[in-house]
Amino acid sequence: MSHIAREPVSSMRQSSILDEIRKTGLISRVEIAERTCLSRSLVTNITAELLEKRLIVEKETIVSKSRGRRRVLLGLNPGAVSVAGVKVSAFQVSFAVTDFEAGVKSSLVTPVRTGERPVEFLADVIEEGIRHCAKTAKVDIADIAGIGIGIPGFINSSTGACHWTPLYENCDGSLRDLIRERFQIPTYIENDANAVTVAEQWFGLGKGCDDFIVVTIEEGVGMGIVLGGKLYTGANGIAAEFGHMVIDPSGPPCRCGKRGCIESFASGGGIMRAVRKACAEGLWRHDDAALLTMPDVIALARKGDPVLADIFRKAGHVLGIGVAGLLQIFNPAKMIFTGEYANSGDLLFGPMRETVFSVLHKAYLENTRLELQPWADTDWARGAASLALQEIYKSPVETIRLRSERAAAGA
Amino acid sequence: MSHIAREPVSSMRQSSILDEIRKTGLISRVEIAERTCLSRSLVTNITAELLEKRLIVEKETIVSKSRGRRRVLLGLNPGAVSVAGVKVSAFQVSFAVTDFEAGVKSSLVTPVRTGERPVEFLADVIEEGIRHCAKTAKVDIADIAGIGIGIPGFINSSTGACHWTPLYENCDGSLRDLIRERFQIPTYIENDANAVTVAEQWFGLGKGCDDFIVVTIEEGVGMGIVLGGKLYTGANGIAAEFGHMVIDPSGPPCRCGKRGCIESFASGGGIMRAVRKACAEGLWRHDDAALLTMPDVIALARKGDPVLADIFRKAGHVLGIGVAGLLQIFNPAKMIFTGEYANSGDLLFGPMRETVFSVLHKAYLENTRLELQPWADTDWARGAASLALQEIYKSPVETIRLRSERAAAGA
DNA sequence: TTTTTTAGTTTATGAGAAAAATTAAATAGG
DNA sequence: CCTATTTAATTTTTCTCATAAACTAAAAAA
Repeated sequence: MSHIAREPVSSMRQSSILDEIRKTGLISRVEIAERTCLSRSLVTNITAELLEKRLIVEKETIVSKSRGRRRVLLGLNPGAVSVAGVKVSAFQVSFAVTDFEAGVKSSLVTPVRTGERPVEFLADVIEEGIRHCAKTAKVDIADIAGIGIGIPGFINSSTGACHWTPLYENCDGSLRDLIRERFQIPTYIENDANAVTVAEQWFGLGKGCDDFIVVTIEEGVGMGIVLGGKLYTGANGIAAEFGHMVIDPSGPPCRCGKRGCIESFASGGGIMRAVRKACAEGLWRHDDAALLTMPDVIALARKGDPVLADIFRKAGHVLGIGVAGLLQIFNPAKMIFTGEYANSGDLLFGPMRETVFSVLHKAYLENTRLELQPWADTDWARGAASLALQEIYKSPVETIRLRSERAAAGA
Repeated sequence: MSHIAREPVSSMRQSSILDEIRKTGLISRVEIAERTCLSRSLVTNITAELLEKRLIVEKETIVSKSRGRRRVLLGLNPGAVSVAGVKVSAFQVSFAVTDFEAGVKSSLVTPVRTGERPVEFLADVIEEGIRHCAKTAKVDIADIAGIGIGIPGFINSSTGACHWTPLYENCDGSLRDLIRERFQIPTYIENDANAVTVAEQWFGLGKGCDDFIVVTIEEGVGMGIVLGGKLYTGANGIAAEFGHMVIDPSGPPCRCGKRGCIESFASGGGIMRAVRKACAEGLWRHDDAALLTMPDVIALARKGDPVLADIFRKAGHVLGIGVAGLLQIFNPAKMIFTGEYANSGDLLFGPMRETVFSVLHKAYLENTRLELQPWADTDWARGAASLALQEIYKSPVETIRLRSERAAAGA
């Protein structure tokens, strides 16, 4: 509120115009001027700088309906920047190298039991993975403009500190700093769900929306919040835990120690637990019940298995109660559902929608859209990569400067 | 994000310096310059304008420990501005006229069954009340710089529209516009809990804190959210409903139609319902059980009645589960508890704290303070008044200009 | 006293954005 | 085909506004 940002104004202007181009895809100078309330002359100057730095390019002109000189459309130059993204999970580390528009140029999954080895070892794995991925994408390591890391747990992205993670007993060493030192490339770390949220904000369904919530359905249930165009992370940087909101104090025990958390019903873990329970109780049987995975269960339920459908219905209902709570608290413009098991689609989200609509006053849904974002395998790592992209969009000049300095030092 | 505010820069600077003075109470020019990162010369110029407009005054100088010219402390001039606040409830309308620091200069309560009469009648009551209150405070109506109205329900403060209120069946006419027309004075309307939140932000425990949550315990349970120094109201302006988050789907029915909402346990209404139930079941007896009010119950519980203490304990526990959910979602810097029945103090908040501490990971409480703000009778109306004050702080020049224009027109 | 230190003010300068003027590129119409 | 008109984009000029630097004011220390 009180403190006025003291970063150079020119950088801010570049960033806001670059933002406009990213959000719209293709846009003319005139329209940028209208949208940003800047003068046309200023837009000309700033776009000239961005063009000179090759961050944007002039594309075709608009075939106008009226007479007059045609508007020249400006678009991002995807090849201008490459970044790397790393997602750390319990049993694997996944990687992606993306372009300036978060397009995945190469990806990689390395199986590794992360928790059983020291952090240094994880750093080795990550270094190896990034180098390999960059090579596949035919990008020189020195041309990687930033590295983003997504990891479950309570992460303070500004300090890089990890307050807690399910992967390690204690997590004192800063993984971010380890990687930053190895590559001498700007490196960022965030909670994994927050990273996916940033990806949605910049390159997904949240594009152009300044207030929305992302709910991820995976092994657990995650959440990310964007308010006023910024990822909301709270006082300690650990905001937006949704999976462990208590919905039913007499519900099943959750891995967090409480009972009846949303996650204990509506996550991959919760659903698998319900399936195993149904097996144990003889309500449901399957030849390879012990080896069954969540995608299997989704496939079987889709084929019409009534017991499984019922499990999904119950899970969707609980999720709906939680989502209704969120909608009442935030009244967001948009709510995006995604995550590894978002592909269960209407099995889960149908009943969720029903519950939400039956429970809430209609005013809460009038300007709020619930949207489903299909999940791709590389989305975790892509989300992490978008952490780095975010920073580049915030100060494009700085990034270019840094890179050319590194190139000079290397030469 | 993209749009850059186009209001005059000078007004913005005045506002930010005025903010600094309000937040600190007394502050020297040097310190303002340091805090706002503005040059001393600019601070001199802007404070000169504010002094000329009599919005601030030079107070005593600091008795310094070192040598050199002493710093002159600047403070608000409380008498510079008067505003009126109106809180509309089901059975009464309360009023306050306050000074520039939200100090209550006069107050009034008018009993009236608001819901049984048309909105026009309510407007009559409000006009009468404001005129009376202004007279008591010895303030000329023409000197009232703004009017704020607080009312329960879903209110869109920018349009003035009321999407729903428990007071009226339908609520099409804009109460705000009615009052604005009668007085020709800038008038603002907000949800009542949000109004109290604004009062906390500007003149209460939220002063100087940009991210906090207010929870009000009254007949219901209300909430207000301040994020990034701004009241958060969501896409429809109806955000921050907390009382109707479901904690226990098998709990008691709530007036909203659902079961087991927080409000059905932890509000004045919920507690009184539990007391009556205890009476009916013969667990508790009292001579005038039928006439018992919430303050009576609080007094009896304080004296050590075990059954009542137990009811408060249960209510506090449910509140704690809800609060823990909020803390996980927002991880705010501060959480402020207030409202008519906040005076029940540790009866309710003791058990609440216990639950919160037992349920949450310690990281959530490290930088978060739970604070209790004692409640005064005039706080509803004062909260409403602060809606108007808020606008004045945002554009002080405009306000002064408007008022002198009105004075000129009247003369 | 005089010197030193810090607060606050005035003046001079410079950055940066917009307005105005100009150039570029298109269409419509004769 | 040429000219007028329209709209886009650019260049030049102007102006606003914040800062830096110089200066004045007021205090304590020497």
